[in-house]
Amino acid sequence: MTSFTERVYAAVKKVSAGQTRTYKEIARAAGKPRAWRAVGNVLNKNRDARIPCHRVIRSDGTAGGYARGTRAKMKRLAAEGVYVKP
DNA sequence: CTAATGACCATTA
DNA sequence: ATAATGGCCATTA
Repeated sequence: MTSFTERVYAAVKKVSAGQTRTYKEIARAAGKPRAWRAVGNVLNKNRDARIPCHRVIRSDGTAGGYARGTRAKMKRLAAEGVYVKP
């Protein structure tokens, strides 16, 4: 399948530990620079632990949302040495 | 096909 | 600082 969802997964998988990408960047990497909204939707529905969806943050530098709670997301990022705006 | 949803973005007040 | 507004797009029912 070469659906948008698949490309988003692939793009997120490429992000290494300690790095972060914005939803916009992921959308651009997926070939749809204006689909940041849909990217959030995809990651929200995604439950695959192989996909580091917690490394995807908002353009403002804030953590953004997370299925298990924004708290958990920030905690995870902090554990990788990444600081996000409160 | 339509309508609704949302882990967004940027601007404005 | 917060709140509201308009725009934007794939997925799902």
